[in-house]
Amino acid sequence: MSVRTRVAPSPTGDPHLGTAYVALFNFAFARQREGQFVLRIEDTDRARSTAMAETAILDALRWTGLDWDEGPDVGGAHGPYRQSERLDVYREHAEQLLGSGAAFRCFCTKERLDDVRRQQQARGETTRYDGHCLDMDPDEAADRADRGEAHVVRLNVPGTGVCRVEDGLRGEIEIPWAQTDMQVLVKSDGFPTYHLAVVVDDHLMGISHVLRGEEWISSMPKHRLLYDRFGWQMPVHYHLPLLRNPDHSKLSKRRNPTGLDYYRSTGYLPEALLNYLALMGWSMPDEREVFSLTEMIEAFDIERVSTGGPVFDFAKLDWMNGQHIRRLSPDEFMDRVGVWALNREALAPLVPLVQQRTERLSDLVSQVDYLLGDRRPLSMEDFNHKRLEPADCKRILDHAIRRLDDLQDWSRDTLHDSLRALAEVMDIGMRDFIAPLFIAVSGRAVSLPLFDAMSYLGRGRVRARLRSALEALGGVSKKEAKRLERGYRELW
RNA sequence: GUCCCCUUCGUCUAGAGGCCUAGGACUCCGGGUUUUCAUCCCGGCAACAGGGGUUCGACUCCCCUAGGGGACGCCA
Repeated sequence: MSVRTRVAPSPTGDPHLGTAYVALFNFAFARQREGQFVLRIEDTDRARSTAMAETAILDALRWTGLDWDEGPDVGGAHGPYRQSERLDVYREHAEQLLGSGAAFRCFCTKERLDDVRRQQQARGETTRYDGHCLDMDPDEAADRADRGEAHVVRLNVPGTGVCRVEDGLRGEIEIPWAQTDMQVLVKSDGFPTYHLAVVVDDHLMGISHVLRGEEWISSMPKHRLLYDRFGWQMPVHYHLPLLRNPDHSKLSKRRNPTGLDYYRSTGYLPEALLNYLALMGWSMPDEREVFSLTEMIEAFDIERVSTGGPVFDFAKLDWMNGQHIRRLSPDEFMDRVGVWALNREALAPLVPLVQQRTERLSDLVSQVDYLLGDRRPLSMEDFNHKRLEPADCKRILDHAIRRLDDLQDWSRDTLHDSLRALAEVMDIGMRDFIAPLFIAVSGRAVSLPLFDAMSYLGRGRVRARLRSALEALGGVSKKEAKRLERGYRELW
């Protein structure tokens, strides 16, 4: 049987480092075994999935140098590869589960569920559906559903005993069934949840090995049960360790740049990033550290993946990037600089900002240095302002970060409108409000228009600069962060 | 809180019972090459979480404790 792996990102936000990480291992595994690697879009969250995010993910993944044999953009024999286009498939399978009693319809209200959850929490139990609708007569339930009554379909999970599952890296894992929720499989909008869709699709798409993040281990019983109820063989599962922040918590954008766009625009070579990512939990048999994707494929062995959660270390990434840059020939180097930013397409958004302000072409470089390159390091003094105290600056920066994180669209006008609204609710004049942001983004008193600059820099770099500005202001303690968060929430 | 996973230098890791006086890489600190800087080269600091077993012998196997992480959504 041929090896088939997949990566299944959800188009709900910016392309994430973690996606590239998981994709890399799936890719290397499949290629090593001369199998196929599939890209599937898991857009079952109607509220949050966007076509824009999907495009961005495909684009970012292409940038890394990974490619896939089947996917929404390249097609394949097991399509469609977008879950929103497979609703009939899920409906059919849900019916099958309903028919065999493996699943049941649930009409409970959100209020009741919240209530049950609260009580369980108070008793110190794992929260779990209490089985309220489990004993309802299936015909009656079907009737009510036919009459259009809102409901979901839940998985019928046993209340006792233990579930044994196998992880390729960890061996056998036992999880009590009582810990496993009677998971919603079909939402009231008719869309499947991840759990139903992933099992159905992995099976139908012939996925032989699942390499995914460790956060899925606790969902294995649900998946195990679904495979059993369908009478399917479960693929071999390998749970990769989670990338960590320096404090060992799960890598998060609040603490570190996690967007692939950040690494791309900051000038990391994709092959260096992949090389570094490969070292997160995996090593070459000969302990070589600098290698190409091709070399990785040749040597890849899933058994050599370690289970401890690796801390993402920027210092080592930088070193790695330097290694790859120095190995380029002068010609390649010039080409790469061009591909990075010095090309017509990338420079175009800068033209309207810069041309009017230019007398000699050499003026250009100093005007855009902070856009193409890093912004200078900041200190407390940079935030001296006639009407704003450092504490005010902190509030502005913190709230701006929160506001910006909620933004769907990253155009200049949206940025402007959104931050103006924030200034208003904070009751700070726009002129003053802008000042600390100017410094944080550009590191200068005089610079190109703020919102254009932010739009050009992109989310990842802007967030990183605002965060670093916050650090320059003395940082934010845990306690302070809580207070700021509350303050922000109370504004709206 | 409940359940699950994890645990070798600050960080990434090698190590599949004797080869370990625990190796490599990043960072840091010294030194050398170099007009400066960087590169490059050489050297140094630095770890088997703790406690019990098993064994002639444990970093390696088992148990307990501690610590860290994850999951507990009509998100994935």
